[in-house]
Formats: sequence, C-alpha cells, structure tokens
Amino acid sequence: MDRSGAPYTPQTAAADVEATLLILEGRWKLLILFHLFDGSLRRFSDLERAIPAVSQKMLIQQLRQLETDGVVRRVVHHQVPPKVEYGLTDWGRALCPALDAILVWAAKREGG
Amino acid sequence: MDRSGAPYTPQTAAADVEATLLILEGRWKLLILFHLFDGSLRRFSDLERAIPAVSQKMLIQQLRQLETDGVVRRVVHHQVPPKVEYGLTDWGRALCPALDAILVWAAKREGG
DNA sequence: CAGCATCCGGAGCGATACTG
DNA sequence: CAGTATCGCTCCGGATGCTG
Repeated sequence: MDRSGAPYTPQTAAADVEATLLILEGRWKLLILFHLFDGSLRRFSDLERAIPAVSQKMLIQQLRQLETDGVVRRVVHHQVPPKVEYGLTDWGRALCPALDAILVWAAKREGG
Repeated sequence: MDRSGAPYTPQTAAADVEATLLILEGRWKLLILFHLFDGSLRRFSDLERAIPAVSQKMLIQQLRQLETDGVVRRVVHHQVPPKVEYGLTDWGRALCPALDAILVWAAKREGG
C-alpha cells in the first residue's frame, strides 16, 4: 500500500481499514489466528483437530491467504512423514492486542 | 449463553470465542461497526453513503443481525418521511477497544 | 426515506477421491 | 501427514421494482 507522503484523511483512513478488514475476512481466519495467538507453532493436523468444523480444503485455503497477506508464516520440515507448522509473523503478532480485546469482549457476554 | 456454574475449560472458551466470532462475521459488519465506532447515531442513508460498495439489501441484513445479536440498536422516529437511526448498544460499545486495536494494527501496515 | 419481495448468476464450501 | 483435484450444490449477494 503506497501511501508515500499522501495526506491522511478520513477517506484514506477508511480505505486502509477496509483493506485491512479484507485480510481478516473469511469464515475461519480469526478462529485460526486465535489458535496461533500464544505464539506457538501448530501443525496442519493440529489445526484440523482444533477446528473440527472446518474442512481440509477451507483450512488450507484460509491459511494460504493469511500467509500471502503476511500474517501467518509456514514452516516446512523436509522429512517423512511430512511436517508443516504454522505460526504468526511479526506483523501477525502485532494483531495480538486486537485478538485479546475480542477475547475480553467475548467474556463479557456471560458476565453481563 | 447459559454457562451456569460450568467449569471454564479451554474447550468452553473456544466455543465462546467461536460463538462470538459468528456475531462479527459477515462481509460488512466490522465496517458498519467502524462507522458507529464514535458512538454517534447514523441514519440508514448515511451508512449507505459511507459504505458505497454495500447494497441496500446487504446493509439492512447485516444491521438486522447485529441488532438481533445485541450489538447495534435501532432508533425509529415515527414521522414522515421516515427516519431510522442506528447506534451501538452498551455491549456494542464494549467492542470499541477491540475495534481500536484493529485500527492500530491497520496503521502499522504502511509504517512497517 | 427506509425497507421488503423477487429473480438469478456465481462464488463459496463440503464431500470425496487421489498424490507425494 | 499434508496437501491437490474435481464435482455438485447451497446460498450469498447484486439488480430491480414496489410499499408505507
């Protein structure tokens, strides 16, 4: 996103937010991010088990998009059987406060 | 969500998060919430203009769902021509820290 | 102005089978 | 284990027109 020296207006701000939301958008992305929240590396099959409702196809698709968008990194261990782990990038880790805030909000549902 | 005295386990936590994310899920919901972020009341046509890419149908649908889920409140002014305003509920306002955190994150994209 | 009803094309997604 | 490929259907969501 080349904003080189352009003035910061509510319009550009809105466009940025919109672009950013596109990254988070997707039926499973936030859920996936919550499982990587603690900074740990998780295997593909781990995530599959952690989110039973997601299909293999969707899981890999959403992971790929998150990877392309620079939120998630993919660590391939060249061995048999194959082992691939997923974790947050530095920028992805910067999302933690936001995820945490959502967590706090979720907790307020029952508590009132 | 009836969690009356049930033990708080990672599983129930995950379920809660999942349920909460369902509320935020939807192509336009977060965007709508950002426009109500400052606590102001916005008319239907205001939101339409603020989010040009959303169709009338989608806008009303997402607003209804947010209303049903208790995040947004609908204020009807009985007059002609009709006037309906939308704003955050108390619980919706509790989302602000999370929205703010996302805003901060979005700002980090260009800054590096 | 605010919102509902209807039509309809295409994206999204699950299920299944197959590969390295 | 970690994917890819293909099929088939659901339903999302845009366009249009109508109502109070």
